[in-house]
Amino acid sequence: MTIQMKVTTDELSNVLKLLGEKTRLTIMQSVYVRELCVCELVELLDMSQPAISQHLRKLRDAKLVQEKRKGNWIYYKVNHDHLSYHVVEMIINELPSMENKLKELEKQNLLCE
Amino acid sequence: MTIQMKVTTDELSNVLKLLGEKTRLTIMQSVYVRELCVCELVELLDMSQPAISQHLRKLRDAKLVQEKRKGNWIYYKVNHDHLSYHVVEMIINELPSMENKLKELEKQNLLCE
DNA sequence: TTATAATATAAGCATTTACTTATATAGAGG
DNA sequence: CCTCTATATAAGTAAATGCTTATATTATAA
Repeated sequence: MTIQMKVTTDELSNVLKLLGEKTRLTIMQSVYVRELCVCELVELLDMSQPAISQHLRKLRDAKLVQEKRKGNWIYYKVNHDHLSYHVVEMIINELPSMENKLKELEKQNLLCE
Repeated sequence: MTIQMKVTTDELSNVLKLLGEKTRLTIMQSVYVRELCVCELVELLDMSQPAISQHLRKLRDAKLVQEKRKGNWIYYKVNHDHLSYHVVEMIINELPSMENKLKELEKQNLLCE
């Protein structure tokens, strides 16, 4: 049984503000399924690299995602240890899974490793 | 057993954007506990009447709240029939309940009926 | 060392946002 | 009808936001 921690309205509204933007919500959906590097997200979302990087910075600052460098690539994944992780997870599970789109990317050889 | 409807990323991010603002999230928390008129929300949140009305309009446009006129007063409550109601409910339940603050208002005779 | 590739950051800009103040609207009651 | 009260709306504004283009950083590889 997990402890039901109450969070402040400030903290939660900040998380929701980050998720309340279509691009960032899609990023979260994507890195929930598997870790992805920036250029993969650029392909997947069809947006410019700086735009993606700037969204990732906000998500990283809020500790909603974790980064890990592998050579030239920096991989991002959902941070399961976030205080509001189960809210985030619940929200992502409202949406259709990104798995199919990620398999598409793989088929087109657009994944980096 | 309720049917698990998937929602679009657009729809959900719009809902989260509305909840991702502290004042609006607090309004939702409040009208989740009991229906409240505008002037009660003005007291409770200690904000100007137009500011509250403008937030309510956004919540109403998104059908997150329902309004009901009673004489001069217009009461607002959470709309339980919203497509994403169970997400909204789950989010609100992350937060400490507003019941105590509402009882405070009552004690100070600041409720309208 | 130099060149290359992936990513981050900076600066600029158009749009959106959340408030303010002022005014309009709508119903209740004389 | 007129007045009062609650609420809504309009207009204006400062700050925040999400992009763009240009440049900096960091690691790999030659």
